[in-house]
Amino acid sequence: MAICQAEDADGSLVMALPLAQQLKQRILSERQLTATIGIASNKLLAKIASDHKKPDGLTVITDQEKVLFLRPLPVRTLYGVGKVTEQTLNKVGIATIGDLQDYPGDLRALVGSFGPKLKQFAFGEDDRPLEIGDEIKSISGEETFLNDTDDRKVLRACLKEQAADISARLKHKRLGAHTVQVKVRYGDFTTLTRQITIETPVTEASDVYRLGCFLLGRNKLVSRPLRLLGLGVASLREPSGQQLVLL
DNA sequence: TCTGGGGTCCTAGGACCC
DNA sequence: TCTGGGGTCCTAGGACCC
Repeated sequence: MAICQAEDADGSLVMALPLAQQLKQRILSERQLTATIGIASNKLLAKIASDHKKPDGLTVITDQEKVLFLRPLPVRTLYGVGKVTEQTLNKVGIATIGDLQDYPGDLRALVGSFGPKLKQFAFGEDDRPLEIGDEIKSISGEETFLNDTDDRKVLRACLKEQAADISARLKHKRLGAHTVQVKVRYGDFTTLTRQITIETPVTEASDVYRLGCFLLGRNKLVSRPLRLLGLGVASLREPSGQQLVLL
């Protein structure tokens, strides 16, 4: 659990401590669960603080101490640094956030446009706003088969089920999709995606299903057995109520 | 971890239009 | 007809997060 304050004054962070204690106490008495809480002035630090001293921890990172606090932590701790970026940084001798702070070169040469942001993160600076909205950007489903298969009956049934699920979720959110996407994975883990954008948004399961079949066929994706089959929709908007133009 | 599922964001290339 | 630039959209893949 991360609490982050918009104000940068360290005083307000410390003032949040009793609230955090109360929260922990309430979770314990009502749910019999421990909780770890982090308090800081932005999302990045509050998240790092909330991962600190698990379980049952309570950590405040003040603006005054943030640079020193971060120094010994591995670069992987930072938001946006996964396995690949971690390896890239490690190769030039950057292992800790302190190394990142001290790095004299241009990080863009290593991580592209993420460079400037990464440098800011290393110093505990993060101006990303808190987002409370719950806007959905895509809906998808996928299934990994027990055994690789190119059995059309099995694949059709799978696609139909996914289309029905997607359609139900679209209807529940009162949305239509302008993009339909299929995903396949073969036995050697090769993964491909193919998508199509349509002018009239789709909502009905039959339309999503048909477009999924169309994509599989058009791109000859079932030329060998599949380990995974996925179906998804994106570019979600209010449906227009018009009928889908047949392909 | 020989690899599950559902997401978001970014980037690069190509098509197309003006 | 050819060349070029710029903008936008679509597509595909990769990295990352939870």
